[in-house]
Amino acid sequence: MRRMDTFTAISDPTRRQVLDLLSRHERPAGELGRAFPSVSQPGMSRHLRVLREAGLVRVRKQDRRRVYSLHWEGLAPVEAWIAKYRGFWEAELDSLEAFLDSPTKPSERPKRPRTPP
Amino acid sequence: MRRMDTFTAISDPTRRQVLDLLSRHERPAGELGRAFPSVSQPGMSRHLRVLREAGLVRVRKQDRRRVYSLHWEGLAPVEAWIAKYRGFWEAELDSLEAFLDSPTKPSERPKRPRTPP
DNA sequence: CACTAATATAACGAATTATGTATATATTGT
DNA sequence: ACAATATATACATAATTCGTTATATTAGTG
Repeated sequence: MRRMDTFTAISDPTRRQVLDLLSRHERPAGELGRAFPSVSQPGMSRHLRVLREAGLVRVRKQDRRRVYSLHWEGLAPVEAWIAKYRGFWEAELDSLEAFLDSPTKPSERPKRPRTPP
Repeated sequence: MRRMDTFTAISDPTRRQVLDLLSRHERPAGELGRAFPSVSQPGMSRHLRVLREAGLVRVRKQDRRRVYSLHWEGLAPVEAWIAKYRGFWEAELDSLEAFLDSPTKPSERPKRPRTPP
């Protein structure tokens, strides 16, 4: 199988949930599998492989368990891409705040209500 | 074709680039198509449909053009999901700063170098 | 209305991805 | 060495996705 890029890796809801679980604390593969009863054991193993190859998780052997942990650095491409759009949110938040600040005409409302010096 | 969710919609590199183009300013479909010579006209039209159905772009008819514009609100699911991981970045930035602050062993360096009271 | 330009949809094949069953590998305990 | 547990891989197959060619739709223009 060809190596999957980060964006495709996180396009699957199960894999995103796995990452969410791992963001709390590391877990062995079996425990992750049990958290998704609708997914077979080999199915989960494959999801984990995808996440592994995309650099989103790390594995560590502990006796006969494979303990998976989040490797958040692997999300860097997504973070970098979406960061370009964060400005839109901020702009919108600003205008939302401005709106909430201005239930009336600007001339009718004090500059900073209930904020004593 | 089944309606594609946001994460799947942005899993395609061409579609991400289309969004990047639209983040600068709106453009008619044809112009977007010409920006990707490796994609046929119907191919681009389909990408645009996916983006449209995922709520990532909006269309407006202007004479015989279809002018596409970014609808950044459609990125909210991605933004919300990845926001949960932003803490990891911040934590790491903190430790990176701490590391850059500490070129020597902690015991060898003052608590707050060059910060007079 | 015929003609053209711009874009969308249909139909289809190739490539990729998803998922289950069966099997293999590895590690630990007896 | 053998059995048991935990996990991975192989293989087959179904479902999605992507891209192409051909065709339809929609809106202006003469």
